[in-house]
Amino acid sequence: MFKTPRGTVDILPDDQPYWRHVEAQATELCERFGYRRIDTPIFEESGLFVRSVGEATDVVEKETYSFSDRSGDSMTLRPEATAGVCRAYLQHGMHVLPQPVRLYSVSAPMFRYDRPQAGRQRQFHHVNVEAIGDPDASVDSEVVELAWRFFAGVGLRNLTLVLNSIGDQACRPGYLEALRRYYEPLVPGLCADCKRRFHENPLRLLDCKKESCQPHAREAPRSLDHLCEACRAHWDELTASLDLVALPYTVDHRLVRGLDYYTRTVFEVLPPAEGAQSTLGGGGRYDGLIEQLEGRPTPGVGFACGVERIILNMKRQGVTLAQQAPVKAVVAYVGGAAKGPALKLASDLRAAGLSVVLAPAGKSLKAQMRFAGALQASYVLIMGDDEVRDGTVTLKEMAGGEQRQVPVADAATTLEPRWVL
RNA sequence: GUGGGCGUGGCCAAGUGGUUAAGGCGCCAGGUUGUGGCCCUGGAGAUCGAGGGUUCAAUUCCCUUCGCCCACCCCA
Repeated sequence: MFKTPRGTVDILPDDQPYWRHVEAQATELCERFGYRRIDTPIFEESGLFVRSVGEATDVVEKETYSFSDRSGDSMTLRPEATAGVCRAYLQHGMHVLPQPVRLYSVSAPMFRYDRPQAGRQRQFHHVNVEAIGDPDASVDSEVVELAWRFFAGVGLRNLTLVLNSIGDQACRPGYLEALRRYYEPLVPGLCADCKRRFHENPLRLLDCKKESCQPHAREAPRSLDHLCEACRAHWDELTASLDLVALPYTVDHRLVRGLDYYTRTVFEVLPPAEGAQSTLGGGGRYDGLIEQLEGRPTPGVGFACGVERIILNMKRQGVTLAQQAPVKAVVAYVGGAAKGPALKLASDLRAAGLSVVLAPAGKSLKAQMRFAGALQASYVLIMGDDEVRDGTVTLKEMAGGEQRQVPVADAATTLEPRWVL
């Protein structure tokens, strides 16, 4: 039997209310903040991600779904949204629009070839926002605020917002150097992963979860202490702005992010239960990215969060949502002569705006009633020989049990004032 | 890629080295003529993940494999 591929899931009807809620919330909020919806392809030329996300990152190095298409071009299922949105910004000349260009996506499928576990799948979905074309810290502040409001809006509580600045091209090299100098003598005492990190990506030394490495990370040089003047000013304005709008952020000097393109601002939102896969969403500024993609130097800042993780946490926090409303009426019928009229009646009622289902064929009336009961239909309309002969239909209200005959032509209008209930 | 746990009908789930592998939910049908929800009765549905081995005999023991879950790595 065929099954969903590893790391993928079916989003079944019972779960759809969560998705709809998250999507509706995201859409409303983004548009309230002046963002406009964009959808980009779920696959792009492989080079786009190599150039943007970074060749040496895990995401690109070992997690991409890549394939050559029939013409031999290398394509990659997108592992994140920013690269594609920036590509679209360039491709469509959005630099002529008023800057920054604010764009959002909702439930955009992403793909990473990871080993699945709680809150981690190979196909997952992002809510994503990007504000491209404005270096000002007020835009960073806006994106952080939008992210924060979004989580509150979907019903999540007790979240943590962590914030940091990792500098830019001017000051990052100096910071990395300081970091290396600090860690060099410590390398022998580090865990195996950190030994590797020391060489591959020293920034990551900071967020090692190992007990033995924690003290080193805590005492490590802080990027905030190594910011150049411009980055410092940007950071100061950002924090001041967040204070103004009363966002309860926590500065975490060990916050770094996994994609190479971030500059200055980085932030994450974490759920209350610390542990694996705790990141609900994250983002930051990427002032060098567009240039990497062969555009004119253009600043940008964005945020992405995982819909699956949001829903996981909504469930953990007991957020409940109403299921899709059951069908209002079932049309049942007895005898072959009634089938046509029943089908016609169901059609007419639907045309009148009522949600209606025709009972399955070949069942006794009893079975059809059970069917209607199982669907939680409010009404059953029964069509039989008598009704066909008289041009009527028997209307039964399931809740109270009372029923009466009404002319078929009046069925819709008879129900209309009541189906609101 | 590394480590750990688990795999019994659609779902949940008991169970034993040996006749027809419990039960619950769900599904289907019936409980007299064209009527639901409760209740009652009956029914369908499992080669006990797969392959191999041990044994007179394995769902139950061993090996392998696949799958799922959890954790690491990394990230959403």
